[in-house]
Amino acid sequence: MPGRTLRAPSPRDGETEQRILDAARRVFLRDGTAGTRMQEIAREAGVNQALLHYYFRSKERLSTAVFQQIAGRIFPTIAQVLTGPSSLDDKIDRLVATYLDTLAANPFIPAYIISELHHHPDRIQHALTGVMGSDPRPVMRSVLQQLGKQIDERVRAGKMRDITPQEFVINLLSLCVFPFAAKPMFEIILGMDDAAFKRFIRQRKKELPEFFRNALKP
Amino acid sequence: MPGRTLRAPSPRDGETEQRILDAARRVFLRDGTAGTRMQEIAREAGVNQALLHYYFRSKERLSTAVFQQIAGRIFPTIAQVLTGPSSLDDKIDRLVATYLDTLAANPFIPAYIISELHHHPDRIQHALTGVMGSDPRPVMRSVLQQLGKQIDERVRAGKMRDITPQEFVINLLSLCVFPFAAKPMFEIILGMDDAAFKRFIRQRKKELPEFFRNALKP
DNA sequence: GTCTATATGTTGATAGAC
DNA sequence: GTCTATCAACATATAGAC
Repeated sequence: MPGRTLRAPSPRDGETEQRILDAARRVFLRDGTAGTRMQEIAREAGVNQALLHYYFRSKERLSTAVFQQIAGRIFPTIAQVLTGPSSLDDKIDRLVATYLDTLAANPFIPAYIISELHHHPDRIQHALTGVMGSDPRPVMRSVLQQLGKQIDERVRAGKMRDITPQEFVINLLSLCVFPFAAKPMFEIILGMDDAAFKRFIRQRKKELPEFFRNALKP
Repeated sequence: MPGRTLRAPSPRDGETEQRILDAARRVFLRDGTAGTRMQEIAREAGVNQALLHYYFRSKERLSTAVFQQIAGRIFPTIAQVLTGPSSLDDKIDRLVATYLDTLAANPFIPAYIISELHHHPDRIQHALTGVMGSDPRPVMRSVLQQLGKQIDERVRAGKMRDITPQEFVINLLSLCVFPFAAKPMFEIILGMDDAAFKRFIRQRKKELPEFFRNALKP
């Protein structure tokens, strides 16, 4: 085991720290940053509350680490899919598939991130910088520029109506993410139960790309 | 002044209570339910903290009153617009116009409601019942049924592709509401500042109805 | 590294004077 | 109705034993 030094009572290296981080992610996602209690994370992790501070020093740092982890998994996906060499149609398909799958598996993420965004607007900046290793804004600018070029080609070929790359992204993300963010509302005003919502999402994976493409037809 | 009894030191009837409620709405919208401090509401209202309890008994009741007030202004709009006698096209226009105007004036509402929905899923039910005077679910069922009929007509006339009334509502609301919910994110990943976002919304009021209608063309 | 015990600061809520 | 003063409960964080 390279890089491993002899130490006393730990079962496996970094295991406890990871257990705490996992528990923290579950609790922060469920209860929100302000609503989360350190004691609840300790309980969920099966350890003592003092251990949380031993590893993460403060609630502030722990919640930052959790947000960084979650944002680091979600946001790069957008950039990766939109940057790749595939066709515009293919990018739509893949963005829809990826997002609906991810969010179906983690339905609390949208509400959590939206809430975080409003109360700690600076955290995205930090999180993205941490994930990408540098200022994310020029990267995103280049992503949008590439996307814009691809859109322009199709527009000039008469196959698509004109739309800014910004609107393209906003509309596509809105249609993917909002149903999860507003799930409890739709369950009431549209009379869906949990099973109906699952069916709705499964159906949506097939239909949404076509709906979106159709919206962009000339 | 009918119904008014003689009382001592109050400037005007209900004025203080209203001031507190207004302050509470601003603070709850800004800081979220869990993040709000009663002291902060008192400060914002220019009164003492004890007065909040005198009028509303507890933070729980005050936050419920605020949510009820906000939900009571937002949700009935959907039902009203979708139920009216106007054409489907007209309903799309009006829903987009109403929502974008309302949310542009109150950009914190989406994130607040989404957060509330997840941490107090029962409150919508209560709020809507309070607003409409009875169980909102049969009302919404009837709204959807009417909308479905209107959609069916256009589908049979070959002017529109088939879509369930539920998807119709979800897609339209997603495109209207999500940009506000995720505004801080878009400002970073799309390089928008506040002014650019305002322009984007003004533009969207013109373009979104057409985008949505186009998506539904056969 | 992990625990128990405790210090320190907030926060919602009440008592009681005016 | 409105205020000041204060309580009791809770939450974050630290000290120190093992």
